[in-house]
Amino acid sequence: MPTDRFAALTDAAIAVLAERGMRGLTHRAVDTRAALPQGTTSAYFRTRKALIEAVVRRLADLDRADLDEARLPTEAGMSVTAIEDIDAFAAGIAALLDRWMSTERDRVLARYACLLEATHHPELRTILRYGEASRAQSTAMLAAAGARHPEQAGAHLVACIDGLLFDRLAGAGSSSAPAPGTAANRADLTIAIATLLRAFAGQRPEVATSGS
Amino acid sequence: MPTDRFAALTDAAIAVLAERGMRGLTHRAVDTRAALPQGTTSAYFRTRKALIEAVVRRLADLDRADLDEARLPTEAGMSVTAIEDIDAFAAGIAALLDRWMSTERDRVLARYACLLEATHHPELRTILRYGEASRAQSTAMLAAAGARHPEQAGAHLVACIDGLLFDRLAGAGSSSAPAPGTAANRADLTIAIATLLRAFAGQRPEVATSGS
DNA sequence: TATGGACTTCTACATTTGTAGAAGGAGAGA
DNA sequence: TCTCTCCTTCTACAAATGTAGAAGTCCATA
Repeated sequence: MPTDRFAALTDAAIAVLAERGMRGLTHRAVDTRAALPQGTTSAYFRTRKALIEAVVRRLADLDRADLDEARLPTEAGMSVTAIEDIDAFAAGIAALLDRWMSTERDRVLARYACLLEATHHPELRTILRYGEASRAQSTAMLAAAGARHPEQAGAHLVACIDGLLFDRLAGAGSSSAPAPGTAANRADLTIAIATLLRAFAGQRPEVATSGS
Repeated sequence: MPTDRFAALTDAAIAVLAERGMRGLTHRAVDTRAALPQGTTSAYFRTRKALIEAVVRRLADLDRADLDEARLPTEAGMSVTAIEDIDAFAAGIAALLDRWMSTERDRVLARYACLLEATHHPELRTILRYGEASRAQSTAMLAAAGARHPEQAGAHLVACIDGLLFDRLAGAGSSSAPAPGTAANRADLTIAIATLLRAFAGQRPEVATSGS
């Protein structure tokens, strides 16, 4: 079974996506990147669409695996109501983010490229399952912490944490924040995330319930 | 002077970028989108690189104009230390974000596409000035509010707010959050942003309450 | 050993794309 | 009126790309 061939090509495609963007994702570029004979990618993924869909599926799987593995703090009887637990929890998320923006940089950049692509290609929306999974975790955690509107706060929290990731990978933070993969980065992220956790989990002061 | 022609082409390029992504950004696609004769874009921007650079410059200008105009709350003698001021301030930012994700959707999607592109094309990094400008504003505001580390908190705050924007435009929020352009969306954003402002200004609510 | 089938590699080819330059046109100044 | 110059439009063309199918290779089973 050529399942390893599929995996190699899909991983190469993710790398190409990160290095050259959607525009650089061609059958031949993937062949080259995978160090396989020209034509291989074209044989395994007859159309470019098929290739992209495989990438999206792979990314969703990898993300889900990471999230499943990372939810240990809540499982381990840790409660987000205690100060030290919040900090530990924040450090855990920070470590994951730091890994995503250093070791797994390609993967995350590829995911952003696919997210943007999904904007005008609805059939790729499966990639949004990542967002939904992390949101569910976040909501459950905030509910356990006694947040008043865990559903809403969970969504906000995930969006903000993702914002920290994007900022450091592609935004202004990429030139000003501590370098990914360093303890300084993890420390900085931990501070930000702890602040977020306390804010969204805590009994925040009264807040306007209507917009303009 | 064909300066209006340049503008029309650049705007068309932004629309193409939003609708078809970096991959769809070709000279001919811009011609079509601008309803101008084929070859026009190629005549005005001899290379594709020149076209993208024009887009990046335009985006940076538009963003800066928006930010300059939007900073009125701080200028108007508003202080972020008072509850009602925080809510008003949050509503102001929420209104801007809501406009960005509805009326100005194309622009923002194009910006994200360019940000991703800048990841592997350093000469496009000028687009990061947007991030720097908003961060400076944010830092100044938090400093005025008495935050302990306004520089750091300002960076975190901007990253989070941008995360809310990205989430609703391209992330999971695009299918679950209130629709852009509605009062419900502005209200939801206001709640999130007010929470963030309070948290990063150092007025994070104590989290002492335990259990339910 | 021969054969069938799957996997792999190579080649072909119509389109699309980037880029350059030629052709066309309109207005200012001699 | 002629001409020069600038802007506009059209055309050409090499390179890259998506996609299909042919040719080649390997291995298990009859």
